[in-house]
Amino acid sequence: MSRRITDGPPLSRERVLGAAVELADAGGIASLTIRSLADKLGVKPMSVYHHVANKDEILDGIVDRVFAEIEVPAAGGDWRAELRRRCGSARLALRRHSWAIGLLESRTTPGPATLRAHDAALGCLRGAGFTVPQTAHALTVLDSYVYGFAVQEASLPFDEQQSAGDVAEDIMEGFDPGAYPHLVEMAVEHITRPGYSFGDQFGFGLELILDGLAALLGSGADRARRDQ
Amino acid sequence: MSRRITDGPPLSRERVLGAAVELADAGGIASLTIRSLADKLGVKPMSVYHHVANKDEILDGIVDRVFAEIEVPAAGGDWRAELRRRCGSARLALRRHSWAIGLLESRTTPGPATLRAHDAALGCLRGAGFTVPQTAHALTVLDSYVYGFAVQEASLPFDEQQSAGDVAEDIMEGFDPGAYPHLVEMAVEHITRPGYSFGDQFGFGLELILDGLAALLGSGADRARRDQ
DNA sequence: GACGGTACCGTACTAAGTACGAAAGGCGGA
DNA sequence: TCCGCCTTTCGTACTTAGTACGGTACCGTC
Repeated sequence: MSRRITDGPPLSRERVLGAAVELADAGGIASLTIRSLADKLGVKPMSVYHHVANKDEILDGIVDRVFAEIEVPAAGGDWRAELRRRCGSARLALRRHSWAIGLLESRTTPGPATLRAHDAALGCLRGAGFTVPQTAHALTVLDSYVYGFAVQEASLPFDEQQSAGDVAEDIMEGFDPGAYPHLVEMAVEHITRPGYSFGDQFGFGLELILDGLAALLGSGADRARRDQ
Repeated sequence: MSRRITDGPPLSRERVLGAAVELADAGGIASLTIRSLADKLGVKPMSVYHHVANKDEILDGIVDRVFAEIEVPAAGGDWRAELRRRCGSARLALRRHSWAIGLLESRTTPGPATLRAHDAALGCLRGAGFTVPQTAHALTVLDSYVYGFAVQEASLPFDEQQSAGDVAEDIMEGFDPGAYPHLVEMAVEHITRPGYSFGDQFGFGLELILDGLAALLGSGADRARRDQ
């Protein structure tokens, strides 16, 4: 069996993970199989296993790659601006790789990029004057919001601002008309109106949460400064 | 082939979905296979297919069952109390069935319980005086928070308040000590302290968001009343 | 009492993860 | 220079999973 008949650079863990991300992006996480991965790399299936232990390690690896795309906030700057940037880039990364949020649930061994992303966010909050418990609360709220928004964005039945009305009709058909009056109101008066985009809602919630955190900081500024 | 040799009631879509939920709860979504499901039901694999079209329909069905466990808020009561109850029960349902959040990403055809849960929440907000666009924003923030909190709770490396310290050491081993100073601080000074429980953080973020929404309602009460 | 519909099952095909061992080429030491 | 070893790649095959296809038993109806 000749070694490296194929073109391009030799196989490596990095090339394997890169191709895995591209496959998942293109066809969903279900389309990422060892065989499809090997095909994309111009290699036979079992060759992949010399660079990763098993498929779980590939899944851990591509999740960490998504976290590597999140912009790292700076400690010491304007904490609201820094966290806004971090959360915005996280949301975009999770939208680019919508399979990632589904993997988060099953992966429990964070990689270096994941740890770095969390460490930097903690540092930003601590640097802003939040106490350790406040920082824990703050990051939990922010990350919950970002992850949950990504979940909802990923489970939207339509791709982009494509006809939301058609989709609504598809869902409603077969159900008792009038059974969900408030959903109908929302669809008719808001979602199907031109210019509506689910993604536009992200900023609203983010600012609401940042406002709440800022209030926390103001009311406990003295104790926060001592803890810092 | 004799019909219904086995004990118990005959097979049905409801029995199939119920057994599927139990299997997923017990061993994770990966342990839910047609064969394991058939075993649990005391039946051969292909018999299941007389009650559901395919496995995807099973997955859609068990997600809807989880939504059916969410308490429905009443419109007209104290909206904060109603939504607190709804979000709390949603979080508990998602913790009981931690596989559900991973499925949300891939399921795009909501079932009746899902639609009912959303409709009731919308009705509660509209009844409280929020305008249609405000209601959309409010529910998006709340659901994002609940879903995202569930994601984080599901991806905790430890089961319950079991030794978080051991887990932290496992993760850190093999990494440059001092590479993640704020994570270490958080672990040492907060997470590994007795009495810490991630789940306790849920209330903090929920009240923060409800406060933000209440402020929204207060500042635009006149227009809200007109829209109602 | 034959007849068709419903519920269940046996068999088998396809796809995916991966264990096992073989082969091909490079490399260090004698 | 030669030789044996190490790394990388591959061929084969085993196991598990989803499910297509057709068969068979029980039930109610005419």
